[in-house]
Amino acid sequence: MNAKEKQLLEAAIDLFAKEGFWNTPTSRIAKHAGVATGTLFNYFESKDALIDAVYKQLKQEWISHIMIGYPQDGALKERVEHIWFRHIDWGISFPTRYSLMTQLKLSDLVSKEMQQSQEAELAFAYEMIVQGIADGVFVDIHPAYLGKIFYAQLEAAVHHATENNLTDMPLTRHITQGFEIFWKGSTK
Amino acid sequence: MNAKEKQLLEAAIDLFAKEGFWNTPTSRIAKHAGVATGTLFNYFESKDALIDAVYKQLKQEWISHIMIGYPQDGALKERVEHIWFRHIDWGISFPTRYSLMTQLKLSDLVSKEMQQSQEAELAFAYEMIVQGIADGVFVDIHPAYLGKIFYAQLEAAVHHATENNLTDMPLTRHITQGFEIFWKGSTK
DNA sequence: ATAAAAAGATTGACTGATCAGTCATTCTTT
DNA sequence: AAAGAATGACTGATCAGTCAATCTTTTTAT
Repeated sequence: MNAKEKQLLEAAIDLFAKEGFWNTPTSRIAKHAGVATGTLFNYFESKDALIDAVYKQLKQEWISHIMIGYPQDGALKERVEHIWFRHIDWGISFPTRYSLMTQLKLSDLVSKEMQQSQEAELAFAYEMIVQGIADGVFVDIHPAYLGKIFYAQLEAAVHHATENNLTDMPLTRHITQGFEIFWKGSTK
Repeated sequence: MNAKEKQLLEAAIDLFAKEGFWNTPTSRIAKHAGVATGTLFNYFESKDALIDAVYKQLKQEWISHIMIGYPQDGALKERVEHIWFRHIDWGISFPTRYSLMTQLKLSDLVSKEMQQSQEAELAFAYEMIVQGIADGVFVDIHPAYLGKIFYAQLEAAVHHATENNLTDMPLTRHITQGFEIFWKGSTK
């Protein structure tokens, strides 16, 4: 990726997170990236395309982060726990990026194509759940619903940790406790 | 509340939910309410004030709905279960209103004053959690975090029910199962 | 190696469209 | 006849996206 393109993307992430999409004109993004307005449109066809690019970038950073050290051949619990810990770690390490990704997921600013193209990368997580249900580890439930429950609790955990500036021991305790609650609730 | 004011509020709820705040000009809200643009500003000082009013309206409808039949003197589990059922019932009965309230909560379009003025009405829920923890029913946890977990799972449940158009038995089963998962996870 | 020419990137003033909010006028109620 | 409510054309501001002009880099020719 071109240096200017990268700068523009960073500027967009920064401003979108701080001010919201609707309050950040493309002109300000360009200025924040140290570049002229016109240049933005050399790299991104439109503001919408820029938003798509931001989403893609964040989603990929997120996936790379949670996949670091993923115990491919570990037990189910170990794998689920790994994602639990890494997700929260990402959320806490990059709060603006996290909040932006959350907002983007809810808003319908991201094109359907982009949303779908990114979903594929999460197929492994879905498989994990299906497997867990089939093996009788998880309760008997629609896999998509269990996925939603998992993600919802993860968001609550990140939100709480961020809001209370948890670090070190209290943070570790919080993460562990959150996982225990999820695990106890959703396994047989 | 004046009839025209009510019409405007309804129109705003409708359009905000369908098109989003940023894509619905005040002129369209007025037209949808069968009223001139100027009239909107007779009743609401600004678009922001209208958004605040929408939020207040939805929040109050929501609270009234979940409080119907609330077993004030019932056991903890009974009370929590009641809120669980009524909340999901509201979300399914009024999907556009539900989705709008969810969006509004995330976006920072609602003024802090309005947000705070509405929080007070939920004090009883917080008390319920504190009590449950003190009594050793719930796990030992920061009450605000347990509140977030509860709400997060509730949202997941509504989302899943809406997405899959659940009704009748499957719906009842889904609601019950969701509650069981929450309860199992968060009690000792 | 050097200059000239061509290709490519950057710029920011400008355009056309949109929209929140106004207010003089008209209509309705008291 | 007076007060109050409703109207919608209008204004000023904002913003996404354009494009002719300028600047930079690469290629070609000598």
